[in-house]
Amino acid sequence: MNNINILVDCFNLKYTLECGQCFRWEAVENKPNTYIGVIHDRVLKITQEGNLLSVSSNKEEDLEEIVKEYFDLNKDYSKIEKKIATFDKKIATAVKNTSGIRHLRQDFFETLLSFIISANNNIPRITKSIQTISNRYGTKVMFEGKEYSLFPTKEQLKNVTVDEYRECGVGFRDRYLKDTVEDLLNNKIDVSNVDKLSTEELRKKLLTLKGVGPKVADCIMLFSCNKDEVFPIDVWVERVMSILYFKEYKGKMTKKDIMEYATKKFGKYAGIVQQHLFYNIREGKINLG
DNA sequence: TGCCAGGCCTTCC
DNA sequence: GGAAGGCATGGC
Repeated sequence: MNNINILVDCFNLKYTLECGQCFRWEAVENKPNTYIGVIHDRVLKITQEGNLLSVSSNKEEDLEEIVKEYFDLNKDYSKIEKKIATFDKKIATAVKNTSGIRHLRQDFFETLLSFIISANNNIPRITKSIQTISNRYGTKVMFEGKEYSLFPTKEQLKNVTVDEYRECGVGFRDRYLKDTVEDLLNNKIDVSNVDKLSTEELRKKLLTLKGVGPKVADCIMLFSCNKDEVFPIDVWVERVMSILYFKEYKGKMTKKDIMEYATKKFGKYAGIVQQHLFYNIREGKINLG
């Protein structure tokens, strides 16, 4: 067993893991602020007590480095939150409510498939489908006497059929997964290079994949590529934005209207604002008035 | 029973 | 280019 401690600032483990950006973490029963999750090539167990993270894993190699990158710990979120809070009182309240959300840097392939599955779906079922796919096709690892499954690689999914995806509970998204995995096996997108592309270049590439529209593309960029300026608009964000800023439109504004408003108002931190708004509205922290 | 869910694809105009 | 309809499935 390998244990490390990491000091953190402006970080809330619960908010970060439960705000809807990731699907493979589980709260440990009877242990407050403790979660077990599978990322990249290993299992992590993390506890937060104040500003201290205690991390254990089945794998020692590069543990601290991987945790710091995954949770984006080298970025000054305290500064970003202060900046965001100056946009207006509504945003200041939202950020105060959910301070410490960080944008994860998740595995690109896993995030891509996860958010294809997320389309017109709900979080419990998304979680279940991803778990089933991992259990069926991913590499098994042991941690604390229990077996876990890594998310499968594209090679491990090479021969999975449309019907087999359907059996994992993904519904009509089965063929999207099949097509997208095939495209990646043919190197339609160079996964090792995605971070180096500009937001526009990457979005354009993502939109060529089946099952990836504007919203899914933005989520992938926000939750695995650190593109903090994108502003994914789902039904929740559409709802909260219309309540906060478009009341007089009475539902007649389009997603394009919201997008233009948000990118202009929130600039390079639009994605971080978006995540606070999403979590606030979903958890009932914003008064729907 | 009917509606909703971190939307996208296809068809039609 | 934009609007409308279809789509699997489980929870409420």
